[in-house]
Amino acid sequence: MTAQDLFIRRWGEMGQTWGINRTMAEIHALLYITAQPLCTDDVMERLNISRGNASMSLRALCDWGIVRRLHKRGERREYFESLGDVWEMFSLIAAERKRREMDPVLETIRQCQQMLDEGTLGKPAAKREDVQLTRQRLAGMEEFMEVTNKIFQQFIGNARSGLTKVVKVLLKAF
Amino acid sequence: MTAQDLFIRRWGEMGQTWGINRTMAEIHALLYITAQPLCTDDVMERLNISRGNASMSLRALCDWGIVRRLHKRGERREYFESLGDVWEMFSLIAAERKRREMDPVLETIRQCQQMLDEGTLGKPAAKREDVQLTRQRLAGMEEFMEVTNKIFQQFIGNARSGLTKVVKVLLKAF
DNA sequence: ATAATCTTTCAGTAGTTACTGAAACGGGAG
DNA sequence: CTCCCGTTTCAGTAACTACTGAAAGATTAT
Repeated sequence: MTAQDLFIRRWGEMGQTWGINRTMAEIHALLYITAQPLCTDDVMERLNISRGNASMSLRALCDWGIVRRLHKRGERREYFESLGDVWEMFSLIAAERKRREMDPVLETIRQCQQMLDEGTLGKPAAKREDVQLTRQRLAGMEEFMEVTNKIFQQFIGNARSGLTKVVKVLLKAF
Repeated sequence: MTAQDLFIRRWGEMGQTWGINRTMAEIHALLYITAQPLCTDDVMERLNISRGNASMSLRALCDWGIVRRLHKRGERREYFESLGDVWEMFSLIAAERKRREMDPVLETIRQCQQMLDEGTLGKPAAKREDVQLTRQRLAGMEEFMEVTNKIFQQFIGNARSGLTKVVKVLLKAF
């Protein structure tokens, strides 16, 4: 079916620009759009990829939690299916990326602030001004990251109901 | 100064995982954290990169709108400075990524829906069920993207005041 | 006009990431 | 136990992306 192929291709392209490799995004798109459990061979055949690639990418998708393994009664091989709820998928991804990427940055910012504090105790006044500017910039970034973190937390905690509520609130407020 | 270096490194790492190349992210981090206009040679020297690389990356940052060119009176060479307002930077980036990545996906989804509509007019009932499932999945994704788009639009239009307002509203509402 | 100074471009290459295919692994059935 | 069927791992390689450095292009001064 061509509509599915089109969707899969686009999803793969988008994934790439967000730092997710194309094949992984495509596999996910395939599982999502067919809305049916597929086995490794189905995926290999449909997307023309090797067994190894399919295996590794499916595992990664399972690790993210947006694809689930599924044993069919009496069948030997494993099947995979995508979550059906986009909001839930988004929550899972947001949670993981926050943990992996935003939290470390926040920690680094605080570390930098501490380094500045320690390093400027007995410094000549000439250097002071630069340090002051840097300090301000760090503070600005810190504030931003904290707020963003809070928004993420809302999304993460509430999945669908949370997001739609968020949106309602937002759209009313402006 | 070591605090700056640490910040620059981390920012570069984060950029990478979000699909922005490391050097570009590092240059931006440098301009942001020093909070002072730097020229191409400053950047080259500080980050140990070639002239070509510096030139291209600086141009790209200017294209995104988060770095500005700056002519100093009586100086021949150009200087570059980062926007100081993180919220404004975020708005610019969000706007651009929405345009480049989300809008095309939404369009593709609609195209897929249309293809399904056209393709199923005289089809046997056996195929119907699959198509129905696919249609549902497309609809789910469409809804999600539309809502996300609206949220983005809020951020884009209002930058800092918008975002902080968003946060206040959110924190009160939950 | 020419020179001086800075910027941009781009072909070639280094470095990185993704993918394949074959071998090793695992576990249920006979 | 061994055989069979499916899964995972991983070394080697293909494909891609980022980077360099040198040459061409701008712009201002002389």
